[in-house]
Amino acid sequence: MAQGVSVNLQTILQAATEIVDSQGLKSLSLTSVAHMLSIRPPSLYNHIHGLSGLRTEIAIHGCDLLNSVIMRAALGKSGDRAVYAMAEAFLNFARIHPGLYDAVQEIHEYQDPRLQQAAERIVDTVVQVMRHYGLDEENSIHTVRGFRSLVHGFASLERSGGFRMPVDVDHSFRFLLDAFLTGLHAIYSV
Amino acid sequence: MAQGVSVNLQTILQAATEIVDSQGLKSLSLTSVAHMLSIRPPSLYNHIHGLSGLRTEIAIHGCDLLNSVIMRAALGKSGDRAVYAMAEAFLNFARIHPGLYDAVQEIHEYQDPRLQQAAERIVDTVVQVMRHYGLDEENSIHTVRGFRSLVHGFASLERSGGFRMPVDVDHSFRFLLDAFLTGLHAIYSV
DNA sequence: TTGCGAAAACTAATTTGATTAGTTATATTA
DNA sequence: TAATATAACTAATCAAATTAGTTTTCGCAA
Repeated sequence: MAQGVSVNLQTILQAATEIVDSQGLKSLSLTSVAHMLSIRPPSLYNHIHGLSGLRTEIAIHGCDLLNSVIMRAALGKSGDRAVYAMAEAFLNFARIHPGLYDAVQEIHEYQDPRLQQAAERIVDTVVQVMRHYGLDEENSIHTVRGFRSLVHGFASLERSGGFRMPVDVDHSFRFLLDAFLTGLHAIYSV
Repeated sequence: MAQGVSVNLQTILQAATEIVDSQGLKSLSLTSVAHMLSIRPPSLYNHIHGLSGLRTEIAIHGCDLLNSVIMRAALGKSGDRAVYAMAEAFLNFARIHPGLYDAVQEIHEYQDPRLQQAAERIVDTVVQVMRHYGLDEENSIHTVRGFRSLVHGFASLERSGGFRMPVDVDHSFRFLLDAFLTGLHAIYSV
């Protein structure tokens, strides 16, 4: 074994996170991670299932972190206040961890049930918060889908440089949430 | 020169579109395109600037097609009806051309001004439709950003398999648009 | 008719990255 | 102390992009 601090899944994810958030998801390679850890690329196979395994792990890691962030944001709040807090936390995560956020969007590329579960936990968190409105099962799902869509869409477009006009982006986000929630209240009388 | 139908930017884009829409954007390579056109990969350099050039071209092509689709959908309509039509056309494009849709989302990866302009034309189309509400410049931008966010977010999540529950997806989309427009009318009294 | 020049194909070689096979060194533990 | 598992290594292979340099073909003009 080598001398320095031993490499393990933890340290690999740490290195990978640093790479994707600073240089983009596209820069994630076994070579770049190995280089950051001062080992040779093949040595990584002792810890992960190659590049696809690395991608799966980083996506799971991203889901877990994102979920803990929105969960913490909504904790102790309810209704609209919780929704605003969760949305803000979500957008913030995408800003602070752009690479990790992109990794989370690639969920469908991999089969790993651990990844599917990690993704489901995020949806569950949103579902819990939306319970406050007392909607029936089906309408609750429409609402959760709507919330996820607008938040992800906004984060995604902002991240890809889609908002060029010199108009405050946070204000736009706030408007979008206002419109959605106002519509929600009007439509379901909640 | 070879015998068959001559290869040019047109035929390359045709082949590339078929590849990305059937096998995913990730499968787009000079090798896969060359193979489909029955030529050797290096020969493509006579028509495009390598892989990044190919990606730029396919993204422009995607933007142009998407713009023509939403423009046609909104034509002859105004206000909410136009917005619904445009949104539906947008979502439909993402369903019919998943690879092309993904390519459009990679705009920020390339510098090409032609690509920036193609992307701007899409935004312009939305801006035109939103003019109907008579909002001032700033609020108009919030509205356009909101619309783009929710439509893109929904299309993106649907595409990545984000909607697993056995609840009608089109109904969810309709609800999201209803909520947004209802909120829009309430907030701006239009 | 012939042959020039551009366009567009080719082959060969290089580079980068993932991956596999097989080997070696270390560290724990029986 | 010796056995075993872990985790590193080197060497080799494969795939894809890219570059250099070459050849083929076609249209057009002398």
